[in-house]
Amino acid sequence: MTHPTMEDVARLAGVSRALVSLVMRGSPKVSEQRRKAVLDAAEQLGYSPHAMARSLASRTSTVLGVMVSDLHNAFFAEVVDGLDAVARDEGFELIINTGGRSPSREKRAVSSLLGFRPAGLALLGPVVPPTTLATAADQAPTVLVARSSRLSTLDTVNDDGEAGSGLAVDHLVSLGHTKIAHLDGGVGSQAPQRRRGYIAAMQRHGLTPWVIPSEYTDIAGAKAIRQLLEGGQLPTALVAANDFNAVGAISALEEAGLHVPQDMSVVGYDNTSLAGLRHVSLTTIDQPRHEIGRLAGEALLQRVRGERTEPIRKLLHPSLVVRATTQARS
Amino acid sequence: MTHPTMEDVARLAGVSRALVSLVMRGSPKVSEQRRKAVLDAAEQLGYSPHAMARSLASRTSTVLGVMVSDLHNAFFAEVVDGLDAVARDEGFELIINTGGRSPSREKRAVSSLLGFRPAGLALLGPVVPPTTLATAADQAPTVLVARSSRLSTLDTVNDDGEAGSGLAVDHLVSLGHTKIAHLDGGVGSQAPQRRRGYIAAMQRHGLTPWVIPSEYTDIAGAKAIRQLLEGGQLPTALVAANDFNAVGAISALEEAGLHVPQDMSVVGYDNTSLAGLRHVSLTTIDQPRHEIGRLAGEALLQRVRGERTEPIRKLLHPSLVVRATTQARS
DNA sequence: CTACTTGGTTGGAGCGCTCTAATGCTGTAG
DNA sequence: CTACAGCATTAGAGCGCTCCAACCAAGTAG
Repeated sequence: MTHPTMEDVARLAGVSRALVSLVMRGSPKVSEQRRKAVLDAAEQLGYSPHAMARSLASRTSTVLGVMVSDLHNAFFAEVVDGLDAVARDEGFELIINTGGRSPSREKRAVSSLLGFRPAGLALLGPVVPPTTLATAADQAPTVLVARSSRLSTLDTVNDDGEAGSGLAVDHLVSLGHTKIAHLDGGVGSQAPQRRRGYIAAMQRHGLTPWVIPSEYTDIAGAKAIRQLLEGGQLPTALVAANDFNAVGAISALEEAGLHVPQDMSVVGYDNTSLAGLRHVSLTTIDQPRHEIGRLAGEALLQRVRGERTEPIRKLLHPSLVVRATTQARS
Repeated sequence: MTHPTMEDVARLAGVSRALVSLVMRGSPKVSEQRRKAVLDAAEQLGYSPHAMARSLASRTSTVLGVMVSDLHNAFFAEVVDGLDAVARDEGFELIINTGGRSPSREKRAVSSLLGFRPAGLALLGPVVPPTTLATAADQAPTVLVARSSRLSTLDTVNDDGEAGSGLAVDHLVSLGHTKIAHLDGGVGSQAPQRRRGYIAAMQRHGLTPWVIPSEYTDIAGAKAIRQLLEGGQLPTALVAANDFNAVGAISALEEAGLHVPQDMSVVGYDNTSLAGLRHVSLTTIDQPRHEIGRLAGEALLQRVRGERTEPIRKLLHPSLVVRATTQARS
């Protein structure tokens, strides 16, 4: 349990500590003979370099800190995958930390990450106040995902929620629908963008927007629909806040004896794995999650390498995935 | 971007570096006057301690390394939550790393984690060979989750898959079912345990086991059912490999005009968020995920603190969650 | 008045590594 | 035979911190 050090390896190989350091860093200016001796000694002792000591001595870091606001959200898992891919390619490694959607825990998570003096920081869906973002961006190059900011010291990468809702509306209009309602995501992140996009698209088509308050859960979706059914007036199509909300809405419709998509078309948002299940088969809007992660990683590394200091604001285009919950208006 | 050091704080506060160190570690043997001076200076400079230097100098670590084989799996997300809760309570912090279900990537992830000389290591669902586990356990106290091992140098925490399948069978038997089939999870982790538990429970009830090959996906579940329907003979109840498999099976049954639970009862496994959706409302087996994380964290910290050296093998009891896909045999 | 405490404070060594400048060693040219 | 490359190798300082032993008042007992 007590690890051998460079000194130990050097002694066993009969060389100096500096030479071992050169070998470990793959320097070309080491004779084959010595290199082999060092490698053998390291192998024999089970030596592995002490990343922290290295980072301390070299005053550089190959660590990128990632704060994930919510580990349960599969969206972030895929973003992390994208980040991981570019980081690995460029010789960086990720340390991930979770904030549990609580501002105070997130703040602690970020400063814990900062304690490692990472080369850069990626904050995925942070809910901390802007001042905390500013402080973080002050200490290390920072990129924000699924959260916008006007701060010039950091980059942002986001899904274009307005465009996504627009795609949903366009799709429904092309199927002949005109009475299209939006189930609003309330306080959920990205909800305002999605609502704005819906309203703008409706107006673009000369239709009257109809926003129904709801939330990002299936329970809320079902509840909104039950209230709607009591009211009498019904739309012929729904643009739901997200997939969960859509599934809840569909359940409530079916309980009331209505069929999807025959009586009502429904479009979700996020293209979660849920939407892809054949039992659900939900028409939805897909965010390029992996791409978002890749771009965030690239933006971050550009800053880390000092190749850029102006902020970048990436807005990625979502796409429509047509499945079985939408059809032409009958 | 260049961080102030203890030296800077000491100079500004007019004290020695050692005194700043004492303040930072909250030592009681510092006068109020000096403490305030130091704290003010630190605040003014925006100083935050360098975690790596601290760890190097103190020869201790407050970091627990967590390798998650698959970030997309919500199961692990909840286990991490449990780990996080105990770690936080005891003053440790987590650094997470992902292995993408590939042995080679997992191996790299583990040695990267080891490079930080963490106080302990938690491997969640690792797919690496036993020798890699042994090497890791040799370098730091290690706990395994969702993977068993006979190595005496590490602890394991698992869900009792045999007991879980048993619960499902008992439930169905209590509802009057006798022709109960099992959709097998194939190569999925825990699949053998679940199958064994099913077979044992059937025999315990004096019933004939009926294992149908399948896999952990909804596609596979649907496919298995379609083949079954062609065969003619049908069970009255299904114990599915997991929730996804169950949902696929249900879709295929409904496509064939059969109703769940009227014509067939179905039990899933895992109690994923999917199962809880009202649209699905699947009777299933719940693993105490958070508890698994907590226990793993506690086991790990016991080893870290040297309170125990004998291995622990925790097997947690799953529980039955009755929803709408099972009913008494008509 | 001296001998001890005691609580607060400090210098300095050292954690495992990197990096610069210096060293030794060949071989070749003058 | 000396001079000087050019290369492989090494000594030693230093990264930001902790921790030990030493130190320095100011009080307390004998």
